Amino acid sequence: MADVSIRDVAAHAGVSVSTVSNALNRPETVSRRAIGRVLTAIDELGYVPNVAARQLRAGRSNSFGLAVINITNPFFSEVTLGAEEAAEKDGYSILVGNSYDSLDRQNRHLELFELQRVDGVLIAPLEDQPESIERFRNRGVPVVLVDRRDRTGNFSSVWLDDAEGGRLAVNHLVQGGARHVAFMGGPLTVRQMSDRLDGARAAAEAAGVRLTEFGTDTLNPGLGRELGERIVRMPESERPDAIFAANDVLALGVLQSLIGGGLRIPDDIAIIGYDDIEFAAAAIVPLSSVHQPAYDMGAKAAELLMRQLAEPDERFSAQFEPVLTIRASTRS
Amino acid sequence: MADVSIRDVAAHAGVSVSTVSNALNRPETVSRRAIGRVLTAIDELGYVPNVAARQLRAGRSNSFGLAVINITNPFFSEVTLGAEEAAEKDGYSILVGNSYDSLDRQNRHLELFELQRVDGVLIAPLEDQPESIERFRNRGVPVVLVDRRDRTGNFSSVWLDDAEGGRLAVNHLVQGGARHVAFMGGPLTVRQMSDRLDGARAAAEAAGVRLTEFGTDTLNPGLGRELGERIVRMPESERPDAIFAANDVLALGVLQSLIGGGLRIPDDIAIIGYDDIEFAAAAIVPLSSVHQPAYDMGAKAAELLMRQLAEPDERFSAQFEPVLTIRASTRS
DNA sequence: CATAGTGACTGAAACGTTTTACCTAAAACG
DNA sequence: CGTTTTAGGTAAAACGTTTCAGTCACTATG
Repeated sequence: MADVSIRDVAAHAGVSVSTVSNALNRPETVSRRAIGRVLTAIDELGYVPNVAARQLRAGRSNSFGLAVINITNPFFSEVTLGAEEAAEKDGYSILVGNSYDSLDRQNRHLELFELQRVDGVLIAPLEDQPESIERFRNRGVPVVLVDRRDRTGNFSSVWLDDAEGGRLAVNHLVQGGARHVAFMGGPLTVRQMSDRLDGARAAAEAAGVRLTEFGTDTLNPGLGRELGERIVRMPESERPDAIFAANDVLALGVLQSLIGGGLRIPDDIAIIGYDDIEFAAAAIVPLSSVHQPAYDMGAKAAELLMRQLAEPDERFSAQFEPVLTIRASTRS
Repeated sequence: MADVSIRDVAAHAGVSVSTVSNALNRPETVSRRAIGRVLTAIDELGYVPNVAARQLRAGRSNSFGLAVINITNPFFSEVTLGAEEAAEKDGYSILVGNSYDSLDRQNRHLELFELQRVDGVLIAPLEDQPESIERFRNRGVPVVLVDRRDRTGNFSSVWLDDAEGGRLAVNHLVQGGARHVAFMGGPLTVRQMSDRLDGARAAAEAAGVRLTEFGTDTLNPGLGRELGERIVRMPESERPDAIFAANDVLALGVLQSLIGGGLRIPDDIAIIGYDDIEFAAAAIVPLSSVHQPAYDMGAKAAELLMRQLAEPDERFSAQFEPVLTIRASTRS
């Protein structure tokens, strides 16, 4: 049951090695009869091509690397699914590297992609201009920024105007009567976060509304819960009457604390998240959120990568629109 | 900026190709001087070894495949992290295939692993005896079942007695005064689910307590929320006074509906989950749960795989203990 | 009937490593 | 001083593919 190679198949089918290869890769150049024999030989021997050899010869791996900030966040796992399915259509497979919010791990995954000679890289980067990305550019490996706008002209990108998203969120809160909005999220080294904050600031200023910032190092429900408790403990006079959480995972934690602390949503305090993950609609008080088309963004990113592969000198970008999704956690 | 090969490094360093290879892989056989020159050459040229070539020559890929049921579930993403870090210590990297609860996708990922010639497979299988696993066994590629006991003697495995976990959960509910327990979870084709149910049944029977089963096709918060609403709508006489949800992700959805429906936890109805994910402690009512040491299980699985690689004829198994973690959602 | 063209097939080179077997010079030994 | 050992280095084969440049037997063309 050792490895069976193309040579074994050739022998068993009574044809040459090249014919086996051709039967598999350019069947139009091979007679029906030969194809048939090759196919049954493959079947009988249980032949599986060796991608390492193919890749070595071809100089291409037919795979992409996707580095993702934190796949536990359903937003990113949707992005991943979209990218995988789009890539698969064109015969590419995707190596997923989950950074778990750690820059270190992100870099390690990028190194791995380099070793594997992936044909392209999709990355939702943890910091603004990781030099590790440059390495790919220098090697001529196309890179697509996912969920992040390229400002250098060096990369293709799939993005969504997060500042606009921040504005939408805060405007909506203001329309619902908010006078004092809390922004929660971070770290601000992640561009999405700072953009959402910028948008929130702009909207708050335009409306003449107070904005208090609660910076965080990362985004998870536990942290949200802590922040929520801080809000609950605040004297009523100081307490914001609305919260914009930079992501749903955080928002859900906050929401739980607020309710646990006896605050009524949205009457005492309104809350809106970002991403519109499935969990948001299912929350105790269904969570308003700024929707991002995660699956489509992932799929589009893979498509742009393949397009850039075809036209190496071009850069492509696709902008998606944030859409307000109003549920019970805010007044409309 | 085209690809630079070991040949270029050799020329640049003024040594032979073999010396470069030796400097990298068995430095003890090469003089310090030569090593130095090779290293600087590598640095100056930006050489990155080609794994495809290395793999082709070596016949091994130095990588494992890990097929996981649904990585959005923090339990599995912890398992993945554990496996990745354990494997990395020994120079292996891990290809992660997320099945998103789909058998089809799981099989596609397994095929990919086969093409890539992974040196071993870690799998949290979606069904009991996928024939796709057999293929690896036939090829002599070691397979470790993750979060699932092997009953055939063919595979190494890392597991936890889920029946015992189910018993623990229901016993705990009963001790808290429950007379009518609801079990929620599925599908029962996934062994973990049926084992948890079996344990629950046994405990309920032993205690003379009624057990109602709510079968599901999958486990997500939205589904939990639906089930919770069904509970809320039940006439009080029919309504269970305790719930055992087969996993925390489901439990959290259920919990939200219960609270939204005005039931008091745990007075009107107690609820316990399974996995003890981080989110559980942070829930609106902190969720009691059956703890599984996810990270350790992942790490152990990778270790067993490497051990089986060293001793191909042996099979190893590691059993972990489910531990009751009591929080506010149940009476103690 | 000679030539060109075509369809089906094949041998061999090449991809970038690692490793085996071999070589040489210097050191150690008696 | 002659022989053996050792340290350091190298050429070449091999891993399993794909593809280029032929080869060969027909068929179509004039």
